[in-house]
Amino acid sequence: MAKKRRLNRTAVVEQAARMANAAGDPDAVTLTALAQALQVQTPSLYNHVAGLDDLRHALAAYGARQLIEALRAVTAGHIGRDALRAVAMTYREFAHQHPGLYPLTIRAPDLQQVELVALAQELLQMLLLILASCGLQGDEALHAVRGLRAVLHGFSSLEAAGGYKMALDRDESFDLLVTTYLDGLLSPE
Amino acid sequence: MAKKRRLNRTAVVEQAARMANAAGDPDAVTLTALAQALQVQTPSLYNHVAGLDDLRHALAAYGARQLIEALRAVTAGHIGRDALRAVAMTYREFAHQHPGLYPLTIRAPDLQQVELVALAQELLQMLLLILASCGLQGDEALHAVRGLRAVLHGFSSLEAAGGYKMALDRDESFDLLVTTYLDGLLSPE
DNA sequence: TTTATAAACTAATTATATTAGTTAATGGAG
DNA sequence: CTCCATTAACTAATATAATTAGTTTATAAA
Repeated sequence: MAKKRRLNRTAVVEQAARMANAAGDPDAVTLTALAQALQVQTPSLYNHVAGLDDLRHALAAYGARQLIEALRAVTAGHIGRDALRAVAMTYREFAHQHPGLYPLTIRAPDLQQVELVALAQELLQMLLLILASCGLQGDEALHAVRGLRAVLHGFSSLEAAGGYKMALDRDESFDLLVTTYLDGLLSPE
Repeated sequence: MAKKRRLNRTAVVEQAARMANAAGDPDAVTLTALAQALQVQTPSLYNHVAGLDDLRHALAAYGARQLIEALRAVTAGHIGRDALRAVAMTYREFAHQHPGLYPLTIRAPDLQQVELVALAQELLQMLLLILASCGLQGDEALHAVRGLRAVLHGFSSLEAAGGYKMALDRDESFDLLVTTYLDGLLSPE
């Protein structure tokens, strides 16, 4: 019988990501379905992930890495308000395009999970750098990071949850929200 | 043996709400645990709810009703910016105090669920009324409702998810966010 | 070529939701 | 007051999931 070694952690996580995104919900990934898709018996997955929780942590890290990469790419060479607008557009786009991964990127980064904590730090540093280019520092900048994340996550997650069903342009709603917030944040006073 | 009729749908939903809030997570409610708490065999619950999905819908409605009531109470007699600030504070407070119910209030209001759709409408109307008292109408007001919900939900859910772990006053972060957004929204230009 | 390791397997356990079918308490109709 | 229909409890059984234990075998390194 075929007992070829074919799988590895990355392949497992990537297939899980595909399934999560296809379903639009991270909780739609079951080990049973995942094993089927990988043509393997369910318990065999335990050779690559420590269980469902571990798989979710891996997916969260996988998503966070992709998000950070996307943000890095799109903000490279931009500063100030421009950079913040680019962050906003890309953040929302990521949530759209990875509906199965996105929700995992905001779940409490379990302090035991070193990788997740590191990724959270990385994102924070990136945003602080951009805010510094807008003239914001110290606590003011930290409050701004919280506010910005609230705005971006709030809109993206409500949109993903199927809110905003009215016949009203969502792009315009988002643009207006971001503009309004940035106006308030960057207004010289 | 004792087959006393004791339960009804309300009692089941209320106990489920208590358990969800205690656990801080709606998904922590299992029919098994719920039945145990109510001193009944699990299948007996099916006399009062049609299953786990139905229970969740009922919990969502229960939570939405409480949220709307709280908002109504706190905005009564207020208009304009005052009313919006009251909405903001109360919304966040609700998310804090009902961590098991709150997440259900934003899940896509299944269009089949008449009650949930009605409650969503009710909340929308309330906010539109307040925004009208700020001079916002039509599409402008609708965009503002979306923005406001994004801000409030974004902050509340990130906070509930355990983000915002830094040593930085969260009340101040929230106040600043709301102020910034309202400044942008209500600035006469 | 041998052997240790890693990755697959089968089998079994636990937890959960759900359905089917049975029994009995309760409240209203006569 | 008695009967009976309804409702709410029950028991038993099934399906799906995650997980653990223990076994087998392909593969790669010594």
